Amino acid sequence: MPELPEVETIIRGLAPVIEGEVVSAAKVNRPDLRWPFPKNMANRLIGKTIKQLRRRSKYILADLSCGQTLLIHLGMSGTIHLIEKNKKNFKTNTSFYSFQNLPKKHNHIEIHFGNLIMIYNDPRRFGFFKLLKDKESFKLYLNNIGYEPLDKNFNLKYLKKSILFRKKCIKSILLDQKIISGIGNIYANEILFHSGLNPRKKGLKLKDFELKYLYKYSKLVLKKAILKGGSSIRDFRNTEGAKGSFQDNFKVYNKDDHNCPNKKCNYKIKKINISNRSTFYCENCQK
DNA sequence: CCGTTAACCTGAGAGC
DNA sequence: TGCTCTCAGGTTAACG
Repeated sequence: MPELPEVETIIRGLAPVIEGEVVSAAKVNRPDLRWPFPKNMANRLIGKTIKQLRRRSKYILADLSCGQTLLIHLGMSGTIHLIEKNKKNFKTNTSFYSFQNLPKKHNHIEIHFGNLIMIYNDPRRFGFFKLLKDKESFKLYLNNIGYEPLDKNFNLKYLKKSILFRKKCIKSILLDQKIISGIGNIYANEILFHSGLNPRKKGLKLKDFELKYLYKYSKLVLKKAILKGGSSIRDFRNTEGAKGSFQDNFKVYNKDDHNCPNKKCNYKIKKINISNRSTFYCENCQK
């Protein structure tokens, strides 16, 4: 589900609520998601304070008072919900499903902070939890992913260095977290439209000016999406229970057979398949 | 190291 | 209503 702007939205909502709180109880309802949970995870969390909530790429990082870091990836359908004990209503909600219809059978983890309960729900179970003990395990997950477009080290030089020798197409490059991180299928499509780049174009064929567009619009699109609270196509909600609105700014994603948003162009948006992901673009405006 | 493909899961929606 | 099929915001193991 979530790409960088959605994860950022979730963290901005969660941080003020759970930072500084102590885990009073924790419950794990199944042995695994994508991978087995860390051994004795629930017990290892109890008594620890959430010192800080951070984001790296699409990962949520919770720094604990014991020095360890809880790493959460939401996969395709992971959501985090906050409810108050003994109350039916959600205090806050980040939901893939609609507010009322959250299927409880996919509530895999509960972390209690006194009266507040944080629930992790994930129907497809592509998400995962890790407890990072030290710098070594930290590196394992976070050191071999590329810079994200909002990182200060993400610049034209970095783009040239990591794209200009690659034979694979630019859409696959944008989705490759080892090269550039944080971008998923929605934002890859949108960034390529704004940059005027054909998703099938090979990395090594990119001209200087095209890399400049890519640099500019990968930052711009993500920033604007964060500003709009992410994209809500199947009811993604922020922690206030409100939808994001960047879906209203989609130019091409899910717009096949629509007119190209460029008014001077009379082509229709095409849908093609690139490495098993739906890809939307205008063959006239994106060369 | 590079690039491609299949696989991991459940649920919604389309078409018959 | 119900069956089958396709698709979904992500990642990675395996292979050539």
